[in-house]
Amino acid sequence: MSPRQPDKSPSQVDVARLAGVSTQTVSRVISGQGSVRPETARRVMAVVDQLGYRVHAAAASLASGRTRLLGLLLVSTDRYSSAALSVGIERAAAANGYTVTTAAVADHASSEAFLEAFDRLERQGAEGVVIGVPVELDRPAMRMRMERTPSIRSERVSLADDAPLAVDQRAIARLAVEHLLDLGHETVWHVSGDEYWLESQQRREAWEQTLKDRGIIPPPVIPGDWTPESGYRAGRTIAAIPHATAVFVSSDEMAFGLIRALHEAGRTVPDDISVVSVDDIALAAYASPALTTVRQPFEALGRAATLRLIAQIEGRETVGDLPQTDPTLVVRASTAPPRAPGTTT
Amino acid sequence: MSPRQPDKSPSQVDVARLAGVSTQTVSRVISGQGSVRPETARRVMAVVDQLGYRVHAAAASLASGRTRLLGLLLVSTDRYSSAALSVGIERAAAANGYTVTTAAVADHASSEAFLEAFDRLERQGAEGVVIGVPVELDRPAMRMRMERTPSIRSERVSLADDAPLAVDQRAIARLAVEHLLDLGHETVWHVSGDEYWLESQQRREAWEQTLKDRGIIPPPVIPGDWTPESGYRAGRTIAAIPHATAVFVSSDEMAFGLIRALHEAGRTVPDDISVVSVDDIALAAYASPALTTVRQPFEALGRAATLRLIAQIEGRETVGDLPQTDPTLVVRASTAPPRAPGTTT
DNA sequence: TTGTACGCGTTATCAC
DNA sequence: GTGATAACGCGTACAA
Repeated sequence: MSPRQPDKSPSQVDVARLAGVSTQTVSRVISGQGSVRPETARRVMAVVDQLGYRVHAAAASLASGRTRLLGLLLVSTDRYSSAALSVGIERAAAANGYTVTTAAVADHASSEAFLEAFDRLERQGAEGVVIGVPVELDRPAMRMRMERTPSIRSERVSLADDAPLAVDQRAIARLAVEHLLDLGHETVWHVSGDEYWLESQQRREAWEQTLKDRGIIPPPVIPGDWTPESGYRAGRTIAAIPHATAVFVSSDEMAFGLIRALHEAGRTVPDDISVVSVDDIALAAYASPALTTVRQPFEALGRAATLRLIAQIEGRETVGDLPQTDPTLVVRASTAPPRAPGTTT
Repeated sequence: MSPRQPDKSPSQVDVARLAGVSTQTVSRVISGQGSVRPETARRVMAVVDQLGYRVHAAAASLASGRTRLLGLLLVSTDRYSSAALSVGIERAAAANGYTVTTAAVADHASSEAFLEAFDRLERQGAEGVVIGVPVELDRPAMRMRMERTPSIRSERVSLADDAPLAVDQRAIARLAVEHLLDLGHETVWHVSGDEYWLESQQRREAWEQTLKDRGIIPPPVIPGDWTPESGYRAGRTIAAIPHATAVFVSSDEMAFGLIRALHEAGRTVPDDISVVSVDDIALAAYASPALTTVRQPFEALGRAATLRLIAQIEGRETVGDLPQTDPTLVVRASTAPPRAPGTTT
């Protein structure tokens, strides 16, 4: 019918020709950079709409050197934390005109897999990378990449530039342990998350430290792996410890399993044993009993990480207000004072 | 120190010069296409490593016309389903040499927002799009886009090309309702998901149809919105209906809220009321009682959708075996025969 | 087996 | 305010 090229999408040249202007003018109209007479602009836009023209991102970025692309390095998992984090990252990126591309590595992947995923992102032209995986920062290969491509660790966001590593994780453990101690419990047991994750290690350390600070010798760690199943196994272990009255579990999901095991063993929560977990997933309030937990503001974390990253890319100080990312203790029904407060078992 | 250009990343030209070959040879070595003398290849690779050269994706795709980029259109939510779906998509894409870029729209976004997000993906050069949002397929604007860019709806995957829309969703409802009916319940109440989602509507319709097929007049739908809170509200409603003995809830998360409300009202599950939900999230087995639920194989769904999409892009019949994506009923402890089977209330 | 020339669609530079 | 023209870095076609 129409003598237009059958398949290819229209280019700037097509628009320019049809509008009777140069491609440069089209470019100016599209980007809004440089001045164009309003009437010319209108004419160009009319042709743009008519042809359904859209800029070719690859060509634009080749010419300009910019991609406005952010990489997200993620462990491929359906855990709540990853999903919530992604949401925040996506939002902040889109709000600032950036797009996000994801490189996922398998759970428990090797450092080499991280590096390879990082390379994929760089090759795609990512101008910055949000790292949502537990990489070892001291590997030279990682250091090198992070030096040439702006990167930020999602769990490491903080308002101060010189903030110590992973403030949040330590705060989480402290909040949980102190709540339990303040309730009158003599000590607090700990069910850790998967050791593969830095968060897990950091919470364990902070749990230990908080106990020591109060002059309490930490009991042995009961290992978990984030899953409810591992929480259940840990629950059976704890049920067999008669003098245990308080537990700090590193995730809500594990808490569900833990409490189930405890109840099956005839130990009620919180009457016999108090439980504090971490995350505050949507279901935390609907556990039986409702979970006392330390909320992690994942979405805010993702937003904050992204905003800082963009600021870094653009050489700016900040981009808008950084959202609040402090963990907060949400007290519900899974914690209570011990039966015989202050009494030695 | 070294007289190399200070900042810019090395290009094919740099490699070619240093290796004493043409850029074409470098290209051949990198891509593995065309034959190169092994010795030459080694020499080139040595320079590549030395310089840390990596292909510039934008330039390559501009020249070749291919991006090997897949778009993912997603509702930005931390719901389990989205996360699990993404995992499957990511995996299948990576396994076939594709990368994934995400465009998220807000929950309850307008059709215009979908279109706009779709455009973003096209502009970025996505060769295909996995649609993980409840778009209206009959909008001309959507049709047009799906025609020019291969697209697949994640919940619509099936092995047969001519499969009717959303087989899976209807199967889910049927599985749930028939299980309850076969147990001896006289009718089945339904707590729906957010009407914004097609899945929700489709399950409701299939629930209705299944009842009608058995000669039962469907009771009014109790509306939910996927959240545990809405499940809780629905539970209060149902608790007030004395003759209700069986409920089909459209998500596990709502089931948690529902059961909590039921228990608070003095109605036990499954003795007084049986509950079947949908998803089989990790916590389903750790609800009290453990949830009887229809498992949705999200990751497999994501993988299947992606494999089909890639096949479509490459004009092939298939790419490897499509994973099984049928929903399956997982019977646990939240369902039982009614107290007085066969008796009219 | 290897090299040369060109074009991909856009932006940047510098005239006009 | 607008238009030529030259990059951007790579792949393709074709020649050697």
